[in-house]
Amino acid sequence: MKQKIAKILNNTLNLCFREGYLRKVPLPEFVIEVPNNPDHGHFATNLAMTLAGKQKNSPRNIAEIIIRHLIDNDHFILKAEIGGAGFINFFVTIEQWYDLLSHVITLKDDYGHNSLGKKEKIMIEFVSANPTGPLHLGHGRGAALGDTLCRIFDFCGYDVRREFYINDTGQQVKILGESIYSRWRQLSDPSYPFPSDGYQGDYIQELATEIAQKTTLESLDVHDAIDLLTKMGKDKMLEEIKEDLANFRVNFDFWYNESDLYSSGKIENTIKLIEKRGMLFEKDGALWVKTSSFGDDKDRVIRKKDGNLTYFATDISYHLDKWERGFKRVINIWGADHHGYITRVKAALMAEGIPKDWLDVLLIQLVKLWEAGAEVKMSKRSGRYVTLKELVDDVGVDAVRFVFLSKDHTSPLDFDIDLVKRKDSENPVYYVQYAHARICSVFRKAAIENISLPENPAPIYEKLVLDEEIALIRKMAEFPSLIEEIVSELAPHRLTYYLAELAGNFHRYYNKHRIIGKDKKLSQARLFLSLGVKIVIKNGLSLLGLSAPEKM
RNA sequence: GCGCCUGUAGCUCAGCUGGAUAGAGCAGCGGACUUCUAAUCCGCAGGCCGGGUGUUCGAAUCACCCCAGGCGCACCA
Repeated sequence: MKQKIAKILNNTLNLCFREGYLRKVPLPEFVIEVPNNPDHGHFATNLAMTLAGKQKNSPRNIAEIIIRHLIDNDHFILKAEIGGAGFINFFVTIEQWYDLLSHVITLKDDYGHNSLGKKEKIMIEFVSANPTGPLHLGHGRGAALGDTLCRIFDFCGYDVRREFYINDTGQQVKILGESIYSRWRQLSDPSYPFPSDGYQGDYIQELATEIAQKTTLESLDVHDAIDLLTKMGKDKMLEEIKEDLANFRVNFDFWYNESDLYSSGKIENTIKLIEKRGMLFEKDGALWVKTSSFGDDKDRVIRKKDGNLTYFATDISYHLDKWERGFKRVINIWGADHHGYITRVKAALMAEGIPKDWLDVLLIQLVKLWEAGAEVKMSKRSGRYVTLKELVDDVGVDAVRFVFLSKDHTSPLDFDIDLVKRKDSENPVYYVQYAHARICSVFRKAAIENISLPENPAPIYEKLVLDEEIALIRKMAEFPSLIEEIVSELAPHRLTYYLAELAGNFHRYYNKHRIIGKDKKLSQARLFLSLGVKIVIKNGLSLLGLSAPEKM
C-alpha cells in the first residue's frame, strides 16, 4: 500500500513540476510511514518538509499544493490532510482494507513472502562451536539468530545455506584428547595428573568412561591413545552438538571441516595466492600478511616461526573457499569476542578483489543468566556453566528461542530463567501463541454453532466498521514491509515485537467484542478478520522457528 | 592507550535509520470471568532518553568531546 501512495505522490509531483505549481527540483528522499497516532492518518509522508529548502516555500504551503493536485484515479485515498509542521496525512478508503484482508486470506502461508532475493545464493555461517564441549547459551543465541535469519531470507526468495564450521584441528581438540586421556587414567590411578589447561566439565569424565568401554586403550602408547581419544571425543561432541541443535530446530546444510582445508591443499594454495598478490612477507622468521594496506591497524602473522599456521591462515582460506563456491553474499555470526578478526579477514579478502560488503559479520553480545535474582556466573574452564540443552529441557524450545530472538543482537542479553520457566502470563512467548490458540478456539466454537465461511467474503466485509477492526487489518498490512526491513537491517528481533503488538491488538479486541454473536453476517465477517490475524501470527511464528499451538 | 558494543521507567528491553504527545513486558496499586480459553483485558503510577556541545524547520536517533559498563587489542586456540 505504501507503494501505491508513493506512486500517487510521484505522479502528483511530476504534474506539479510540469505545470509549474512547484519549482522543478531533483526528487528528495522522503519516507512514507505508518503513524503511531491514528489521528495522523493511515499513512503519512514528510515529502513537503524535505522539499521546503529547495522550494523556498514553507512545508505547509507545499503540502497544500500537493494535496490540491493529488492524482488519485483509482480513488484510493479517502482524504489527505496537513499535520504538524507539514506532514501530509493520508486516509485510504475502507475498501482498501477489505482488499488487504482478502489478500491475506488468499495467500495464507505465503502472505508476507516476496522475491527480492531473486534466488541469489547466500550463506549464513553460525554457531561453529569448537567440538570440545557442549553448546552453551551464547551458542544458543547465535543459533536462534542465524536460523531465523535463514528462514526470513528464504521467505524473501534467497537461496540460503546454513553452514557450521568445525574447528577440528589444532590445540583445543588436542587438549580435549588429553583431558579425556587423563580422566581415563584416573579411573585406575586417581593421582594421574590432569592437564593444567584441560577441560574441567563432567562430560569429559563421561566421555572417558564411555569410550573406555568401547575400545581397548591399554595396548596403545600415550600418543596413540591421545590421538584416538581426540578423534573419538571430537566425533562424540559433534554428535551431541548436532543433536542439541536439531532439538533446537536448527538444521545445517553443510558441516565444514577445518581439517579439509589442510588435506585438500587449499591452505597452501591460499598462501601462494597471497604471495602472488605481493601481500606476503617474511619477518623475524615468520610469514606475515600485509593486511595493513587494507585497513587493518597492523600486519598479521600467517605462519609462525615454528612452522605452524595460525588461525588466520585457515580463516582466509575458508572464506576464499566460500567465495569460490559461488555465494553472492555471506553472513557470519560470531561472538563479540571475535570482533578483532573482522578487519583482518576482510582485509585479506579485499586483497583478492572480493568486495568489502560481500561478508557481513554479526557480533553477538554476551548472554547473562539470572536465577533467583542473582547472576549465574559461567566459565568453561571451571566446567560451571549452563548448557543450551539444559535450558531447553528446562523451559522449552519456544520460550528459549523467543527470548533470544526478542533482543537486538548488539545488546548484551540478560536471560532470567525464572521468568521464562513460568508457564503463565508473565512469559512473553505465550502471549503471542495464546492469541493463535484463542482464534483456533473461536473457530471450534463456530463449527459447533454451524457457522461456516462463505466462498466469497467480499459482500460481508462491510460489517467490519469498528476502529479496532480496521486497526487489526492495518497491523496485518505492515507485515510484508516489516519482513523486507528485517532482511535489509538483519534485525529479526523486530518480528517478535511486531507479533506481540498484533497479538495485543487481537486480545484487546477479543475482550471488548464478541466474534460469534446473533448476527450471522457480522459473525462471519469477524471470523474472516480473526482468520487473517491467525495467518499472520502463524507465518510470523514460523519464521521465528516457533510453534503455533491450536490449544493451550 | 587504541578499537568494537552498550547506556531510555525500580528491573528487562523496543523505539521502524531525523519526525508529531518517547513505548511494551515485569515489579507496585486498583478493577473485569454465568458469556467464543482470565496464559486475557481495563485503569493508576512511574522519564533531564548517561552528561555536554554542535548540525537544522525538528535530535533518544546524526557528528564531536566527556563519564560509566562489557568485550577485544598474541608468532593463543
